[in-house]
Amino acid sequence: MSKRTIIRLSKYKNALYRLKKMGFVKVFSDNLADAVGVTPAQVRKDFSMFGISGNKRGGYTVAELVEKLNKILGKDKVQDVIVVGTGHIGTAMMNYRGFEKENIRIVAGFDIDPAKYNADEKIPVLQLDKMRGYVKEHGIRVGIIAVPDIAAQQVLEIMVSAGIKGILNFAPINLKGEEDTVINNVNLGLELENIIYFINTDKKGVINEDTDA
Amino acid sequence: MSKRTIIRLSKYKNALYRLKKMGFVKVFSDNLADAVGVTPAQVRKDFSMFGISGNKRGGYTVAELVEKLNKILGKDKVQDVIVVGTGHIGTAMMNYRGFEKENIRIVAGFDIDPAKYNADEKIPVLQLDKMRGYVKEHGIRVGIIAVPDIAAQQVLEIMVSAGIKGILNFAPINLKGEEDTVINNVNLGLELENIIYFINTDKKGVINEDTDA
DNA sequence: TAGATTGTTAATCGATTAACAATC
DNA sequence: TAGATTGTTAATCGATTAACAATC
Repeated sequence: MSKRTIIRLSKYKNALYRLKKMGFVKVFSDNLADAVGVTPAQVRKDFSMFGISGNKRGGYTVAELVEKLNKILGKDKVQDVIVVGTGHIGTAMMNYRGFEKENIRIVAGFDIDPAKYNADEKIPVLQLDKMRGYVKEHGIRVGIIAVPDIAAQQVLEIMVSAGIKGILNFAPINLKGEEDTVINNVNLGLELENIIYFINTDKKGVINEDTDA
Repeated sequence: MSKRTIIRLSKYKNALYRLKKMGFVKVFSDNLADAVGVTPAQVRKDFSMFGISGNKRGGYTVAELVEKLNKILGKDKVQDVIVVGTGHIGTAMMNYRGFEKENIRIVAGFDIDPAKYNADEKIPVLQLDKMRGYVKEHGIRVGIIAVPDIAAQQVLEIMVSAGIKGILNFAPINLKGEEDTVINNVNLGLELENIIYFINTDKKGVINEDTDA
């Protein structure tokens, strides 16, 4: 399954929350397509790939659809996540509102700088040395890397050796991992450079991923 | 030109900086392909689309190539950028190292919270009310939105009406703009959700954009 | 020259969209 | 029933890759 498909699934899910709040009980592929900015055919295709079916005449039931999407996206159980590097980006992730309602829980931060340590906060910041043990002990499977590029590959290796399977990397370097590790590199500098290219060129409009970014 | 192509161009440029530092004077499409993780054919195709040519037998001259890429990417002149919303993500962008050497300059932050104002810093944080005037006066063309989702569309409209052409949006909502506005939506929550899907599924490996988000 | 690499064309691959039979 | 919407197949579109003639 491609990343793009999964991103769309997440977007459908987010759109459905909004539609639900607006009182919708049923939706048609048209509604979702409008909300997310794709074609109705795309919506139906995406659903059919995951065996989600609606009613030939009555569309899809919002509540059912949300539940199915959440199941597929693994959002039916809480996912614990650690953050390594508690600079601005790391802290931003630790304080990100909205993770909670998505069943994502940031459980700890790690840093090499002793000045950052604070074991008493709701989300404790611990010594980097402790990361390995913490991950093993708590069975953490997802980590966020928000350290300088120079340290990123090394942090990755510690994470992976401790058992982490999925990594969101903000260090401006393309991390490479083993076959069974999922790495999602997000390079904020590139995203900005990209915009600069497009405003200096005739090509305009929304340049959303891909993003596959 | 697709976003993916431009992102690759930026990656070639970054790789070339590293290769230059390592003493390379010439590179072959093979070297760049390895560095960026694409095929050599992709590299040559990308270059040929922008009229960049090498030597049939001697590859490409690093210094020349860097210069040509920077020209295409609009990095030959300084680009001034403002940030709206000085929470964690906004602050992270204001403090992002490496923008300077990319000729990107964050010139001001804006916030609605008076507690954030600080006109004396190197990068001043000003009242949101002042944003419109500031953008017009300084001819700013690029802005970063790092406000809560509820405020994002409104901030976008002020930005656009003041003359901003390109926007990097971190608010978790798909912003829509006019034909001649470039909007790049980066949704950090979706990126993390994505990883969670893939670690709970057989599909593994690097799931770089698309980037796509 | 012989060998290696570019630049480009054609083939392939994958993702999106159009279209329409099935059916509620 | 008539009309509307799904689910899926086939067509299209775009991007990547293979292959190779040109040539340094």
